[in-house]
Order: sequence, then structure tokens, then C-alpha cells
Amino acid sequence: MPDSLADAREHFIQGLSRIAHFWGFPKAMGATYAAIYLSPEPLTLDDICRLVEVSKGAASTHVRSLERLQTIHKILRVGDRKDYYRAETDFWKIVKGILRQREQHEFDRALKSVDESLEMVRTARSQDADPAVASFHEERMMALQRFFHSLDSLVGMILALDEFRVGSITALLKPGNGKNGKG
Amino acid sequence: MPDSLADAREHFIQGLSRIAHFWGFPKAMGATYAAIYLSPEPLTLDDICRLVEVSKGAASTHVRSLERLQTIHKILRVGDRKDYYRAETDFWKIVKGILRQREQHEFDRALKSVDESLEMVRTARSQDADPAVASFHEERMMALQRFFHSLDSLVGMILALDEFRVGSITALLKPGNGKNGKG
DNA sequence: TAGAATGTTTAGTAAAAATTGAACATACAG
DNA sequence: CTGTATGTTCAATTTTTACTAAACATTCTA
Repeated sequence: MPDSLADAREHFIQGLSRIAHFWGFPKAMGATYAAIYLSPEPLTLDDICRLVEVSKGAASTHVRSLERLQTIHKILRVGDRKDYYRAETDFWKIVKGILRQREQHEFDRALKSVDESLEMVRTARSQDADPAVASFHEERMMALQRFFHSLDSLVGMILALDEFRVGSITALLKPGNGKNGKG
Repeated sequence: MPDSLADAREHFIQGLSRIAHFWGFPKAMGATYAAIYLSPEPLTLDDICRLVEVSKGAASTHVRSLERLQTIHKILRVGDRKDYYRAETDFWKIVKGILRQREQHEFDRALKSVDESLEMVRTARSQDADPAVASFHEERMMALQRFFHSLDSLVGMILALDEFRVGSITALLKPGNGKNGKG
């Protein structure tokens, strides 16, 4: 069977699709990354359409998203109008990029939302609201606010740690620990 | 305006809905948690239907999911057939629980998927596949495998750290660091 | 300028996920 | 046993998200 290698590639691509989907990205986006990741040579949009079996429009959208997340990189060649894409292979860098992006967009909004709610409760209390309920709400909201700020600090710390190579932290853990006691 | 407090609650619930959705849960599930979290008294299913404006079926599903994630707890009272729910307020515990569940389910599957693909590539190589391409695929898959194992170790470590109270780590960071240099 | 090769946007469609509502199950009271 | 109050399940529906295909834009050649 001359296509056992293609089968393996297929299986791998499907695996990354699942993972991508699980973490909230379109399946085809994961497949796109996988296809690029497994290619020895940079791929063009048309290559991707062929390998991932997706329309040019979708491929265009996905490479844009992947590039924004810094999981792939565009390569331009002089005298060639095609865009080529190669995979970023430093996974810690990728995780860091995704963390950073998520933090910037949605995480900030979450913080803001709690801040606003808290402000509203305080306004309500200064007016006519039931003081007991208002106090309770205020307490709970403040607790969540504290947690978010801690998370924010923690993520910031992790991102900063990258300067010292996060990967090396896990290298410390690797030798001889196998799996960590589950299932 | 006698409902400014209800407005604040509304805003808060909507905020948590967004967050939940962003992290891959149904919006109404986040809203359900928020409603319980803000209630001084444990809530019944019917309370939830009313507060979150959702059918009994959906409410039932959501409390089940939330309970499985240990974000809320069921309270049974003697001589009362209703189930009551109160919110878990230890957010680090919640994060830990979600991490643990995700690790067990999807994370393990990801590892397995890569392991299998790798096995397939090796089989292919022992047969007739292009050795150069097979080698390249094998290398890349092994790199991802290594990363996954590192991640697995890292998550395991974080979960283990809980014994020593993860919260205290962030407590160290909190005093006077404000925001960590973004936007 | 036209024509070819490429990438992007978008209106419409297809697929997936969440939600409803009603049937069903269970437990208790009388 | 019957009726009532509760929780659960699931087929059908609604809502959301992803994708396609075609029009459009851009850049290069000549």
C-alpha cells in the first residue's frame, strides 16, 4: 500500500483538528496548521485548499487567523506573486502568543465587565437598594475582581518568564516522570 | 429607580456569560453560575429558570455540567424534595477542576492521536514510503509529542501545587503591581 | 489598456450547537 | 393507587458558526 504515509498524515491532521476545535478554533484551522506543519516546503493557498479540502475563501481566512496568532509565517519570494506559508515550530512561543492575544481581547473585557457591575452596585446602594443584598453582591463581585486581577498578574508573569525560556522549566520536569498519576 | 441593583446583577450575569462562552461553554451555563453566585440563598431549578430565563430542561443540563465541574454544589434538605444549589467561591479550586477535567478527557486524546500518527509513520517507513518525507514527518510529530508530554507534566505540576495552595503564589504578586504593562 | 494569476470579501447556504417543550421518571402524601 | 411536585431526557426547532462560490481587488506582464 503506497499511501500508508498519507494515511498517517491524514490521521495527524485530524488529530490537530480535534484539538483546535476543543480549544475554540474552527476545525479546519487546526487542519490548516497541521498541513503546513507537516510540509517540508512552505505551502501556497492553493496547496492548502488541496490538502485540507477547503475553499479558497476559507483557506484565506484561516491563514490570516493563524498568522495573527503567530502559528504560521508568510514568506514572500521575489519574482513570485504567491504567498507561501511555513509553520512556527516553537510551541511555547505559540502558546504564549495565544495567551497574550486572549488576554488582550476577551480577558480585558471580562475585567472591565466586573468593574462596571461593581460600579453599578455601588451606585444602586447609594440610592435606594436593599443594603443587605447590595452588600452581598458587592462582596462577591469584589472577590471575582480580585481573582481576575490575580489571574492577570499570573499570565503577565508567565509571559514575562518567556524571556528566560519557559521551555526549560518543563525540561526540569521531564526526565523520568512519565505520566503524572492519572487514569 | 428601584431596579438599579437588578441592572447591576444583569450586567454581571451577562459578563460571566461572555466569559463562559469564550472558554468554550454555553453562554447560559455561565449565566447560571453567575445567578447562583450572586444569590445569598441557595437556588432551586425553578429559581434558575426564572433568573436566567431558560427552560427547565436547559437549567437541568447546566446545573449538571456546573456540578460536574465543581463550580456549584447541590444541597439536599430533609423533608424537601427540591434540589438547592450554591456556588463554589474558591476560584482557584474551580480552575484546577476544569484543568483536571480537560486534561483527562481531551488532552489525553490529543496525546494518543499523535502517538498513533507517529506509529503509522514508522510503519509506513518500514514499508515503501519516501524515506526523506517519512523522516521529516517523524521528526515533526516527535517534536509535537515532546511538547505535549511537557504540557502534561506542567499541568500535572500545577494540579499538584494545589496542595500548597496555588492562591498564595498569586498573593505574592498582588501587592502593588497593578497591571502588567499592557494596553 | 487587456489579460492572467493571485488574494480577499461577502451574501447565501450548510453544518453544528444550544434550547425548548413535552413526554417520561421518581418520590412522596394522602 | 392516585395525584402532585419535582428532575431528566430527547426529538424538534432555533440560533450560531463555519464554509462555499462568486464577485471583486490587486499586482504583474506585456
